[in-house]
Amino acid sequence: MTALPPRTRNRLAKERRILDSALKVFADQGYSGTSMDAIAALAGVSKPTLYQYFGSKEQLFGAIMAEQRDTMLGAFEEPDGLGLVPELWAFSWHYAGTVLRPEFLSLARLIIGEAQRFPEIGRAYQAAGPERMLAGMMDYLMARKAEGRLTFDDAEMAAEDLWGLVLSAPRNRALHDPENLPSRADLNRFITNGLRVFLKAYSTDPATDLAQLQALSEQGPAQGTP
Amino acid sequence: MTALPPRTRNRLAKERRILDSALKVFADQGYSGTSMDAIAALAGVSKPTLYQYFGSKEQLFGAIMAEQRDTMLGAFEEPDGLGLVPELWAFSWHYAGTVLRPEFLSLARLIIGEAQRFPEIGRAYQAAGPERMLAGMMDYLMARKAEGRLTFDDAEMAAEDLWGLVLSAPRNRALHDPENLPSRADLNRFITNGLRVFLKAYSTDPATDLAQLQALSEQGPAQGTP
Amino acid sequence: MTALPPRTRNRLAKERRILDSALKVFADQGYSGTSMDAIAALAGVSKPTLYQYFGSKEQLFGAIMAEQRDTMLGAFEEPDGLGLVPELWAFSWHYAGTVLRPEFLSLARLIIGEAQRFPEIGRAYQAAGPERMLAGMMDYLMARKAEGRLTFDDAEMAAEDLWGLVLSAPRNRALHDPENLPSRADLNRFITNGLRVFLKAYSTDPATDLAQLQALSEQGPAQGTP
Amino acid sequence: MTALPPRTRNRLAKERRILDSALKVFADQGYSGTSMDAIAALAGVSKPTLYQYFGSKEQLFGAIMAEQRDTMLGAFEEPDGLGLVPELWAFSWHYAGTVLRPEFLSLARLIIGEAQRFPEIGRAYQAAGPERMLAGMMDYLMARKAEGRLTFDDAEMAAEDLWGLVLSAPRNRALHDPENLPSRADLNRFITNGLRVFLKAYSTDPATDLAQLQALSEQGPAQGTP
DNA sequence: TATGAATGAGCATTCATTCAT
DNA sequence: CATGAATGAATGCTCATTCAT
Repeated sequence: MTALPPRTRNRLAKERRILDSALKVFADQGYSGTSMDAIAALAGVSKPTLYQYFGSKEQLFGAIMAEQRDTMLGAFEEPDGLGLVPELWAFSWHYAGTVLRPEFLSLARLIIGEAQRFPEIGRAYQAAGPERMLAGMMDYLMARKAEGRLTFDDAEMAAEDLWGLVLSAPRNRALHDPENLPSRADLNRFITNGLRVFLKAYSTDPATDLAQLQALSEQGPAQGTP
Repeated sequence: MTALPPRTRNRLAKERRILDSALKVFADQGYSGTSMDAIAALAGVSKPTLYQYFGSKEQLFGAIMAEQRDTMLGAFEEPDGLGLVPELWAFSWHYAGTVLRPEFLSLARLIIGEAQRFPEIGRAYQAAGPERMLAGMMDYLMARKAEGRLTFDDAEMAAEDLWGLVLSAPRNRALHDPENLPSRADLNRFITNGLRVFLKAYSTDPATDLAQLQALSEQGPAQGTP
Repeated sequence: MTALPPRTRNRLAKERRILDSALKVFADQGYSGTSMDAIAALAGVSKPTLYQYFGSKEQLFGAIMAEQRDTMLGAFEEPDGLGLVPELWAFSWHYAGTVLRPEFLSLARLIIGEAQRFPEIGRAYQAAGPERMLAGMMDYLMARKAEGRLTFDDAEMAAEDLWGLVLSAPRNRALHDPENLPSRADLNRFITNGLRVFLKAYSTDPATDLAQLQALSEQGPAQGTP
Repeated sequence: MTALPPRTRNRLAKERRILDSALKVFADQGYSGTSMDAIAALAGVSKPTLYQYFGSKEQLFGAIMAEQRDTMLGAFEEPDGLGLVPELWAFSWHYAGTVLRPEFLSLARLIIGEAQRFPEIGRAYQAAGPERMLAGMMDYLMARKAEGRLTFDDAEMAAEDLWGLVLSAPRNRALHDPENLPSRADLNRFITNGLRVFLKAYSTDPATDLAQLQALSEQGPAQGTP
């Protein structure tokens, strides 16, 4: 990583300020509700600068979406060898901490709200976020199946089940009601219950696993999660 | 219900045309993207009439949302005594047929997209739709528990699980990608799998229930569902 | 011609004010140099009203040009039986009084200046103005030929010659130099000279005709011409 | 003319590129329709360079016009001793080939279109082009008069007549309708006819001259004319 | 000297809203 | 009661011009 010429550094900094401001305003007001003036004001640049950097409102919107999509890549990380139940537990909390963050929810609302006008963006986001996550989860679950810890026929469905059991309910609520994010206790309830059902359906040793889950649930969230 | 004077009938008809047109345009273009001109044109009335009937764009939006919320009430119907598994099966297909209808999805996208600007609306919709449905489902599940057909501790969680297992995945995809609605075969896969997991976790007689589910799955969707 | 409803009368009056103002501003500033604000201000209406009446700048421009084109129709009038030379004399002065009027010149400059961007308009104006005039003149000249007063082979060329001899020089100067319109005396010189050459070339009795022309020239312009 | 230092050569080359590009764009889009960006892009220089070289849009426009005016000087060349009729014939074709060239017409449209906003330019162009040409022609005609080949009182009028008879019609058409330039055959008709009228009016030996003209007309355009 | 980057002011156009009829 | 007509205030975007480098 070599030093950039000052021009370039300045340009990049301004580009960053514009992108950040635009994301904020778009997420807040929607595409049509957002004015280029508002973005320029928040970024502290003039309107022509906006246009010099991004060409048009639609292109600026596209640039943000592309960036957010890229940012989302690699969200799934292989867990760290704690054993099945702690891994699922950690994963659930980690993912909840990502997916229920206010900015993440705002972005999701924006994308959903504009999906009719910008279908490619909704599709691209789907491919870069949820589908990637799903693929990672499938790999993980198949590895556990190979070890004899889980049993299922259709790995994709198993991965979907995990997500649907653990996070769909709080996320749906949060999407509709931005001001009432689930509390830590709420999440504990959703996650514990979701994993319980998952393990009942898929574990090769449900009794042990459920006991371990119960213990984790009583300790509270995994460390390092919001 | 007595006959209305013609003036009133006329007024009601016009009100209806306005509401229908407005819903269509709002769902299509979002709140900010919708112009009162577009609504007036589609409804075939003049703009001042719009304002006479509904006061302002925001109030018109509110009126539509209130109406849609009311329309949604009672979406849950007690099933008809076919027994647990066919009832869950029928319910899943019926609900999928509601929730994945394009107009319903458009409305949901609209509400989610505007949830930041109109938080009461998102909240109200949540209370009138999903929560009501959830309550109905809880009652149903508790009745089955009382009959000894199901076993669980937390009825709310069980109801959430059913929804999360059966419909959250296709609905989420459809929200992001309006042009790729799930096919009948896709739905069959999601519903069959979701109910299988649900029964594994909650049925008091899983072996019998899963066999019955398998039979239904091979027959295809319940009759009368889209 | 029946009385119009007041709405319509009002509308027509406003339309007229807009067209007049727009013609003035366009002729003054050219198409690109004209702002809708300037037109609206001069017409005393708001900008949206402009758009309600004429849709867009380009359409407003087109409307003006169409109207001016129609106005120009019938500019050629059969002279009134004074005999060949007085008729040509009267016609020349009448036509000079039309074609060298400042507004007419401004319009011509506008059309010529925008001919590259609006080729149909230049063409349409050509067809409605000069070509129509030419056709009228051809008819007139052919009638005089039939009477034995003139002699020529190509009536179109004869008509072009008349125009080219009498008015092309002052008009060309005026097009380039709006502030120096030819004086009455200048015109007298151009017209007298042009008709003299025309008669030398085409008259069957040049001696008599030239004498008559000389007399007219000494009396000054035909009555009723500017 | 000594070698210039490279800096200066570079500067001159750049100046030239700017002037050429600007002329093209101005002629195409008119003064108001032309953006400094467009000129800079076509010239391959940056906008500040434009301003450094020419100060402002208006000054750049003035510089182009001054240059074009100078370019036009000396357009009239003494003919080469072929005798009256061939000389007039050659002159007419040569002048038609200049005045009806597309770039020349574009420039004329530009000047006429902007004559109201830039009156000095129209006036200057008039003085440098047409009037100079006219003066040359007057000298030529007076020389022929001195030789007894022509007869007239007012040399200026005779010169105007020649122009008005031969070229005003095709030029006027071309000014209004840029896409329909007159064909070679059209020009032959205009020129032959115009010279015929001129000779009838001014020649001291019309019979001989008209016969010679007829022969030239049947041979077609003078050599070396477009 | 030449330029990438920046901007205040202006452009055509559209919006939610309100009179006058 | 309903509407044609009107408008102040934006909106997305572009322009001639000028810094900072």
